[in-house]
Amino acid sequence: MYEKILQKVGLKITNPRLEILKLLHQQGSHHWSAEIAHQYLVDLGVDVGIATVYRVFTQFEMLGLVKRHSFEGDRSVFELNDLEHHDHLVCVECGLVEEFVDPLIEERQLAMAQKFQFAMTDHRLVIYGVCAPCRKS
Amino acid sequence: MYEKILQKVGLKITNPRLEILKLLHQQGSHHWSAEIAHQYLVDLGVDVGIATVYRVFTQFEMLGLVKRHSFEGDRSVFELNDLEHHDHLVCVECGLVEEFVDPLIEERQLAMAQKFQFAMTDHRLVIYGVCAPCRKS
DNA sequence: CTTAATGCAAACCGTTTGCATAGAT
DNA sequence: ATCTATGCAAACGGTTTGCATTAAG
Repeated sequence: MYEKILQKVGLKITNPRLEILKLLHQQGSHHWSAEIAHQYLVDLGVDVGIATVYRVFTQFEMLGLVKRHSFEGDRSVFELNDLEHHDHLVCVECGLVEEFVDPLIEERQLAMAQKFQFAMTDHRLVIYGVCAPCRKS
Repeated sequence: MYEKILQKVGLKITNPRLEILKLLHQQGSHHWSAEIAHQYLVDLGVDVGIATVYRVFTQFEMLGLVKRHSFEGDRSVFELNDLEHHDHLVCVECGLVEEFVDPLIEERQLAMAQKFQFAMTDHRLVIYGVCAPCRKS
């Protein structure tokens, strides 16, 4: 399955790339910094260097497999590019990331780009706040 | 005038702080990276180090005088915090930054935060694209 | 006179790169 | 057999910090 993905985009099938693909497809945490991903793999017993993690993420990004996000003041995080664009809610306390889509916002963004005569290539909306669990504690 | 601002927030009146306030209040370019701001001041003949530029921007940020933005893949930029929140259009070719506000987007963002039970503390919307002048050349 | 602010250079940290080796086709 | 991918360590670039000096109140 992951082999297919690599073949399709023309990358050689190597263990680091397979492991990173697997990690990205996990449910639960969809957003991985290079460091967290590296630690996760090392804990799994995968012999991989942080440099390779960066290289693979960067390749995947260039091939459109993942998206890179630089949330304010934080290291970069990578997530699977699911093609359907979505925006993010980030908890400033615990780092929890939620995703959402709002058609109205999407529409208005396009309108704004047109108003300023920008040919829109991408857009990023991040709402920062404190999630419910963090507010309770 | 700038002295007043510093006094009001409880900072000593020093030349670097005055010069940086002046620079931030200029019309035209509203978004300054530390490096650009430093170069600008040095060219003006102001004797200031890059470390001080960072320190002043950071202080101003903590006091609510400026906002820091980390546009994707770029160094941080600082702008006057005009209290009326606004969003950004960034040209991926030349770096031009335009500002806009869309009440509908603001409203929907609040709705999204509520939907996920986040106590919103901030939000950043950046539209990346190619500006009209860049498209022509 | 006292304490904060500054410039300089060194440290820092996330990320990238050079290079020799291991591995995929 | 060829050429790419990898691990390691060193380099990099933006940002921060330690420290001795200067300046504000």
